[in-house]
Amino acid sequence: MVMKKRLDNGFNGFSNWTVPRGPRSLRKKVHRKKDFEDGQICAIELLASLAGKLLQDGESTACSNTSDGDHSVIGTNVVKEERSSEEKAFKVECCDGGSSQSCDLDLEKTDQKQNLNKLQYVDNNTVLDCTSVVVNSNSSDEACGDVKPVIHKSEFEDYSTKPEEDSPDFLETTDTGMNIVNEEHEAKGFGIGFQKITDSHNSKDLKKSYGKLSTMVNSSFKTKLPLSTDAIRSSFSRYRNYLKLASRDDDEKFRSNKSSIHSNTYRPPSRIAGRRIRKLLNSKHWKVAPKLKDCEVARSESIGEEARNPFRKRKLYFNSERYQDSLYKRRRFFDRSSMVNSDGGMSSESVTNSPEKSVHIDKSSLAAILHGASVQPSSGQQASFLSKDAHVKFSIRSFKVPELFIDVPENATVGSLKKIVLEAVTAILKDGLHVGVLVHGKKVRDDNRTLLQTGLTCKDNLDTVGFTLEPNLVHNTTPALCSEDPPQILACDMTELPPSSPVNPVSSSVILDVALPNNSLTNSQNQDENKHELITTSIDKLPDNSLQDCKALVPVPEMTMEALAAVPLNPKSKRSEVIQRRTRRPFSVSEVEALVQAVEELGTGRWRDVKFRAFENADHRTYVDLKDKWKTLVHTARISPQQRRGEPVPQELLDRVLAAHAYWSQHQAKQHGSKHLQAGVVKAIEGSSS
DNA sequence: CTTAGGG
DNA sequence: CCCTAAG
Repeated sequence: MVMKKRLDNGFNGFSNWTVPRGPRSLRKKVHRKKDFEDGQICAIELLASLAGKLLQDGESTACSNTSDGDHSVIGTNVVKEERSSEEKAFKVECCDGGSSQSCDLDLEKTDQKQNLNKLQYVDNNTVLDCTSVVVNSNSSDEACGDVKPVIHKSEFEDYSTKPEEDSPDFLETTDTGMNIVNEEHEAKGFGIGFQKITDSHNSKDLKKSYGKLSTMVNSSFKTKLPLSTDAIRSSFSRYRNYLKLASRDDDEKFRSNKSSIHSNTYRPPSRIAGRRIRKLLNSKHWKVAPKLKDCEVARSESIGEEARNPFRKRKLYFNSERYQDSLYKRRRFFDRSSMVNSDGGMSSESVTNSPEKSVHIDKSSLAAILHGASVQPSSGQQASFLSKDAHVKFSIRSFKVPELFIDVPENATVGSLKKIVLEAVTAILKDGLHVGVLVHGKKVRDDNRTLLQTGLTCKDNLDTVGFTLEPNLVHNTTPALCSEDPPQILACDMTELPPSSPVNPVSSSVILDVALPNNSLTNSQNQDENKHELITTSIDKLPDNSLQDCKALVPVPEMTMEALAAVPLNPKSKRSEVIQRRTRRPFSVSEVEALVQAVEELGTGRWRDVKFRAFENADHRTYVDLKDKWKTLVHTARISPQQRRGEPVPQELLDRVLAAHAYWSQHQAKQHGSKHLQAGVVKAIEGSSS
């Protein structure tokens, strides 16, 4: 219980401070005492012991500077309240946190080389995790310290340099309680540098006084936070190669892979240990990365449809899904973007799955015409802003390649298509790009306006700012331009374009003018007050580096903690690009058939069983999906055929649905599986349908 | 993790 | 489909 106490202390401190809280669903878990305690404690013990060993080993090496900062001291204090052997371990970690980066690296090396042997009871993964933990801790702590400005960058670099770090995904707790996620994996996967900083919950107070308190908080976290992410990272990196190879197929396939891989590769020596760690991971997330939702911490590409189950997600990543997922999400992102520009006929949903669709081949359009460029803050957080005093920093994560409308004959070769596309892209670049700035979806024209005047200060609408890349075909920057300019879509950072946005411009060029102002493509929600006072101007210069590649740029690595802190988080806005919902996959008649069949046999209260029975191999259908489908089926069956939409379901099936539904409603779906019951259902069904 | 429901 | 509350 000592541990518990300690935890409590830590948490209390935390809560007083910033109470990052995860989605309720997640939070809920945290409160499950049993799980919580067990997981935490066990994991902590494990960590503690590991940490202890690491300390011993590393003491002589890099970690000697255990207490160089306030934070470390504080951390120690916090720990002091406890009096168990674990205490030391914790201290260690805290101390580690205080150590310098170089320390991190050294430590890691050391660990891998030396400690590995000593910690035999843990498998390599675990060891790595620990190591990573240390590293992360450092980062976190540094954040606490005064090195902020550099920290982020440093981390970035560190990770990049690590040979194995392919897709580190780490969370950070900053002084202000912000969480940052860097998604290099994504970047690498695409060959694009990509850095993501997710939000921040900044609270001035905190900001000012992140000192001990924050430190303390961090300290308490240390043990938890890093592990999860690092664990992932390490394990992922380990199998990265393999994963990559195995992650090309479609969802189902790779899911399968992941499963198998997971079971084979990432498995701590002892199951129990694994479980503990897992639990730890989970709970950890709740606390450390609270606000996953809001902060989109791991969310970006990491948390997808399984966001609700962090661990699961992790698992996926361990097994390569991460990579895959990134691609997938990115694809979706693009698709959605293009949707906005498209002349219609494209719905995000329909496009979602095919990356190729990013390039529109519109037969009706003129050949290879570049309609416009659009920039989208990828993953919502594309533009991260930092405002420190008079400075506002914009971090443009990437620019979306302007949508291209290409007209090619059906018999054109892929090669020719590529060429055309290349030419189109090249043309854009060659002609020069013009950067547009949008605030609240409205183009800002007045170049002389200051950011302050424009409202682009930290607490103002940074999250409503968007940049667009416009082909400089039409040179100018005149006001009129707005309407003439090739379309620019901008995607304001945080929000995503409403899928079903009313905007339905025939030509993209019109989109902006018409659509944005009124129904924002992006931040409609935020438009509220400032709508009327939008200012326009254009900035001709953006971080060039970012513009160069149309593909996606990755500029501004310099996010600092402060930046984060400064970044106002608009609770309302959702950086959806990353959060995208799963692609819609209408049930086919055969699927419905299978579902009906299964429900007839199992009843309506055993979706998991139904899943296994009828959709065992359809990983994209979760039991929740099935349940939902059933729900809709019942509804569908009750409404008139005229009101039904989508692929028509045979009336026969609908009848069965109603019958089964009625039957199981009556029987409360109690003990089932018995044949007679099943027979009863069938019988009842038959009766009803005839 | 599953269920059950609301959105 | 998503999100949550509840087992």
